[in-house]
Amino acid sequence: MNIEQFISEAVRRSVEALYGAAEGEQLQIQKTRREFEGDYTLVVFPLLRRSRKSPEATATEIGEHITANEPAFKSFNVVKGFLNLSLDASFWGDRFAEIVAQADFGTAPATGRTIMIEYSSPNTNKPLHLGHIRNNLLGYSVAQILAANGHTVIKANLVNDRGIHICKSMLAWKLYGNGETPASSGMKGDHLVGKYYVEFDKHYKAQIKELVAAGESEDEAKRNAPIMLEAQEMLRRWEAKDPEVYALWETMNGWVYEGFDVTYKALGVDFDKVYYESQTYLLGKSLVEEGLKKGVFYRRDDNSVWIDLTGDGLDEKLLLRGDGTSVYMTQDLGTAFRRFEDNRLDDMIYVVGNEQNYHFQVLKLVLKKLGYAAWSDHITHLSYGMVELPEGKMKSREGTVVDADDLIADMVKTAREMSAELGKLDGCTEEEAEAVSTMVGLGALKYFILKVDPKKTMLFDPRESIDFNGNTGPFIQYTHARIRSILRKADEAGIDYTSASDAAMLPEEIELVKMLTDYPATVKSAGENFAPSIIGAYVYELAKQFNGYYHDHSILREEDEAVRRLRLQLAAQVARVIRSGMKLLGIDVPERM
RNA sequence: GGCACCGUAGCUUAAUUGAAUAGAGCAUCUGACUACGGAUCAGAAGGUUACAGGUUUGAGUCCUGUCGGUGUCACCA
Repeated sequence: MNIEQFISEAVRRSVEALYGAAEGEQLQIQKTRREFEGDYTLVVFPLLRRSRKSPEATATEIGEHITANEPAFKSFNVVKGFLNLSLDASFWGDRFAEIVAQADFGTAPATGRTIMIEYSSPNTNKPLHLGHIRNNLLGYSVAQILAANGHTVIKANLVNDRGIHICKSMLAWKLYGNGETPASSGMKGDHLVGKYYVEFDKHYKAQIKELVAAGESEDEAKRNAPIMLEAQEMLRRWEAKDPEVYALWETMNGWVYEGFDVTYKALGVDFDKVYYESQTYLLGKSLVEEGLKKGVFYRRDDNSVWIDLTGDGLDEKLLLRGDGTSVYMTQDLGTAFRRFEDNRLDDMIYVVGNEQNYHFQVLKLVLKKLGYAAWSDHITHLSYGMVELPEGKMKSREGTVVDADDLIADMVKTAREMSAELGKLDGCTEEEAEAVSTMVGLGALKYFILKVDPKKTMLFDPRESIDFNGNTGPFIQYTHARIRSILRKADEAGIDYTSASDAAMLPEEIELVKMLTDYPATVKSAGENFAPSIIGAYVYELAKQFNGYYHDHSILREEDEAVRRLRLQLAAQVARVIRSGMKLLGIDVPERM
């Protein structure tokens, strides 16, 4: 049963009995704040116009009517314009029994909607960094949450495997690489290719300096540097499918993919579909042709193609270079088109950093102007801010980029050290110790990043994230492990807590049940807002609440059998919901730690 | 300069659709307890929600302006 709906309908019956029905009226019902007595609260201000009485009198009148006519409502109190309603204890007992019985608690029935979510979207010229971590965690978690809301979700990765950037790495490797491979160097493939991207930039800058010294302007030098001209030539040869360039491209991209797979696996993310821009960019070009025919785009004297968006408050935007090669926007038009065609999507979500807000604004507008408003209206840019570190901002140019693989390894190492220091790994085998450290280190990272509103620039402090106290992943994991430990002991002692208990619940136990009943609504809200942080806040609050309860009440030592059974049932459900919520965040919870 | 986003306690941050005394954690201070897992619990202190107006019964939230920060306005992706 949907509780909010039940409450809302009961209240509506009373309101309508007193003041008559009002078309389309939205009653404002919310959970009662903890500092007030009651379970649910009706805000009566909007009803004053119809009651023609003071807020207090209106609230009292409704409260009296509800308690007299609805058996589930036990009592009420009025504070200003707020009517606080208390439900009978047996109501919560029934809800708890429902939770225990419901196998798929927290997941919604199928909606029939298909949603594609694209995230990660790496370039193949360098390894993943801290920004990609936020991207991957957000994308994966939102996918899990949408799936729990009953949608069919397609997780997609669009690999940017073509373009001038990869040609730069290829060229530098060809010129200065001496045939180095991941096998020969022992380097992870993506790191090796990234090394040559840096190498290119080094030589490029040196050449610019020479040309400037020889009298050219900065801009001329940038255009005329031989290594840059050679890279551009390589891109043209690639688009012409030159066998030699193509073979090198395939080899180096292969190295990168092997490297990415390792990182994705460590992060615990995966994809249902992988798109490659090399396979979709031509479709973009045909869309550009279509736009030219429709007169939406125009061609300049140098043969390049543009769209004028100044009438919409934006700028003019390039869609195709003078030499006929495609740019970012060309490709994105193509991939957007193909995805809606191929998958009959209801919605398309792009998880992309906020530095591309403008790009997506333009993309949607261009699609609309081409006559594809039916899609562009269903495109959402899930935009997120930068991740900064305590030491300062990361800038790729200054070499302060934080590598994803390094950060993951650091987190696991720190988790290992802290656990060892606390003597938590004493009885463990090496394998167990490593497994727990990995879960804790990654749980810390994931939870810390996901609990923050995506659109905000955030500061990631590794030391704070891995704290075992406070609002952290490890604290939640720890609470889960503790509960599992109690349940294991109950099992060992042969205590059966699967059958229902008829023991009366204490107020703090009712609080826990109330909190558990919130879980489905929380999942729904997180899905509608694309906000893993909502799940994070819920799971933390639940864990905290249980910790307080657990500290004050013995569970295994409880002598009354019915009470003990009730408490074990409660603990088991809390653990189950914690596990379920953490799964939506992509965080593993250990059975013991 | 145009456009977009952000500005909440010393620090990191939350607040659903506009709703009650703006909630947490870290750090600080005070206390509890031979611990079914102390990686614990309770409490205190800490806020003019950048600023100034406006709308509203009610504004951190909506509108206008100012200040500060970031991003973007590339034949890079």
